[in-house]
Amino acid sequence: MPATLRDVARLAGVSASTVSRALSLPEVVNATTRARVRQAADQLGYEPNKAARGLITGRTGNIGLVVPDLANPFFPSVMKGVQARARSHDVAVFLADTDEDAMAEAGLVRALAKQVDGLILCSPRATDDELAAIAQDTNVVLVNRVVAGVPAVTFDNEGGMRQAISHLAALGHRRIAWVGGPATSWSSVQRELGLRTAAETQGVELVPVGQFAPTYDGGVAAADQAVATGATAVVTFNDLVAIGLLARLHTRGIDVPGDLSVVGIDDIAMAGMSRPALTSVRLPKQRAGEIAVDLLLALLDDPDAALGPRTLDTLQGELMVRDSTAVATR
Amino acid sequence: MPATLRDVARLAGVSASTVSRALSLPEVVNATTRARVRQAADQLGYEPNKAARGLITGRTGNIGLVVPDLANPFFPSVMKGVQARARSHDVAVFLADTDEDAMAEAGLVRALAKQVDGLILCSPRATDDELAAIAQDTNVVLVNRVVAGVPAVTFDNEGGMRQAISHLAALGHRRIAWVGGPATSWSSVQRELGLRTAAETQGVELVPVGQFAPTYDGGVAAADQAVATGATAVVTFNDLVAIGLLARLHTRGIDVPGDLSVVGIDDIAMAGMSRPALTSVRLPKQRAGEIAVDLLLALLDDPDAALGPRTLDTLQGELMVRDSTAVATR
DNA sequence: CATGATGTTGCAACCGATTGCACACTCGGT
DNA sequence: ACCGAGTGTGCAATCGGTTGCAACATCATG
Repeated sequence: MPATLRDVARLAGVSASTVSRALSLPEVVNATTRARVRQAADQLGYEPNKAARGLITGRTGNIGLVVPDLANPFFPSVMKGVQARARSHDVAVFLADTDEDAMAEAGLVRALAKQVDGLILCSPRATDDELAAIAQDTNVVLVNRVVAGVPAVTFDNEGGMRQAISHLAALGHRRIAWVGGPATSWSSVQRELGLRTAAETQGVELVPVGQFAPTYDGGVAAADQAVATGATAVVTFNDLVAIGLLARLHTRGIDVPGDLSVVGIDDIAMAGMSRPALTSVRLPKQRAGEIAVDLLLALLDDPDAALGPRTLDTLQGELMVRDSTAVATR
Repeated sequence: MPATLRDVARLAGVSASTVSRALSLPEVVNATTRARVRQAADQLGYEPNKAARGLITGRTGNIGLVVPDLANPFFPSVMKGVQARARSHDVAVFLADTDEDAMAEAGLVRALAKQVDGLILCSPRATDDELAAIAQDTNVVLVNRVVAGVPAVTFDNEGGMRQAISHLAALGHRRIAWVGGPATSWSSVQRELGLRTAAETQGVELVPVGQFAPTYDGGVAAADQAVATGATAVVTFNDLVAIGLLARLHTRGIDVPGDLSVVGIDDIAMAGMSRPALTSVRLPKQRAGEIAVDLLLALLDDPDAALGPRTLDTLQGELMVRDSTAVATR
């Protein structure tokens, strides 16, 4: 039903090849024919068939985006950035949600890989080796994960954690609990590392209370253990966990920030809406999505660019102080 | 790099056509050759190129999903359903976020339409006429919107609103404010209609307080006007608005549910996490996504099915009573 | 006026699949 | 021994584009 290259050619009275060139390499065809072709093209509302073009050029004009869980607001934010940037480059986005399942992730990546020019893997659950293998024969950009040799955009976990610790230390907290994320989460490891060094230099004590699901329920589950540490402040793997923790503390009658200060990470929209409003490290999520697209597109244009220095972009976080942190009372 | 049909053919010592048939019409090729082909195929890890197949069959095996705003948790929920169902049918999903912009929506729909077998339009902002026009030459399934002649899955707004009103009426509320959504929102209109008739039959008064953005900020903006109506309860267009409203009420020192009861719609995850936890009408969002895919796939198999009776699926909502509603004190 | 450089266009092959049609072969019946 | 039906396979066209190469026209130059 939609107009094809040949339809345009017929209407313009030229050959298909001329139409193709008039549209993609304008300088090589005579000005008057070019005009005639252009006019015929938009008279017919012609738009090239991406699949057909992709068949011969090897470029589909599509990219894939893989996220672990759409229910975590962190990912929609990144997606929004990806969407926006992709659209402005006239690139379409395939989406896949792996449901936090490493197996499903592998399958989806394989399935998607053949249909796209490149993949953006957001907080992937796969191992470093698996990711390196994928990056071998597919163009890949990682978000929130670092694997040697693979371009990535990440957040400055160390800097963010330092801000959090400094803030708490300044409020007089000396013993701070850390509610970690899943063991397979790269960023959880990074954040704990960042906290450790920050705590050390600031002279405060860091008490890890284990690993929890990166969800509201994970936070609920972690609350009691966090309290039991005797710490006067808690830093959680992400905001969702912090909000779950807040809820459990509330039902237990523990006042935040009176009895306990809580700091989240991510600064999802919900952080500003919780009660008390959550102090959190804002991560430029949308920006990360945009940069990931830029990186990927650059990689496509020049496959060797993967080795360049600009292939690891680290975005700074910013502590948003709200109402869940206050001076230590103990 | 990946193996092609001809690679398999060469390895199996047959022609390309035989390979194609062996894989898609197994019964038509001799059992022994079929086995040989199969073995060659998975020795090479062969998987057909969807684009090439689509070129000739006219079916891409991809569907498109268009949503107004990824930042509203309602949509990721629907997407999750779409994802899951699409994956189980071996269909890939293109995603587009229109940013609540009707113009962008039109453009994205047009761009996507040519790359997919069909489109799922979630709470589209376009007019009925525009949607009907799109459905004319594209396979379309609507979610949360009804347009004559276009298959759709919707929520039973009337039933949901009746439950909300009954609940509030039973608590003694006689004057209930309604915070509407955007004027272009079909579901806002439906919900107001549902509230109207429910209010009438229950003998309570409904006071509309205007139209607001379907966001947290919209709720913040609506709060004061809602209070000014003198109503003892408020129903909002969706949960995000309700939560914004809750926040503003809190800063004004108005107690919920003591001074004012609040009911949201959607029952996003956040509803259970707010303080007070929000009474809300649960809509089976994920289920809606799944059904939309089923509807679309059925439509593809039989284009005439669009006219059948099973093309309008209405999902029931369920009132989740939490802590934001209580007996009227005035 | 022959020559070559330059600019513009068309032909035809190709990307990786699917499919209508024709051909080859087997086998049972006469 | 021959014919017809029935199976199984291959040839070649096709989908909608792109691109190397050749053909042609034009024009300035020697």
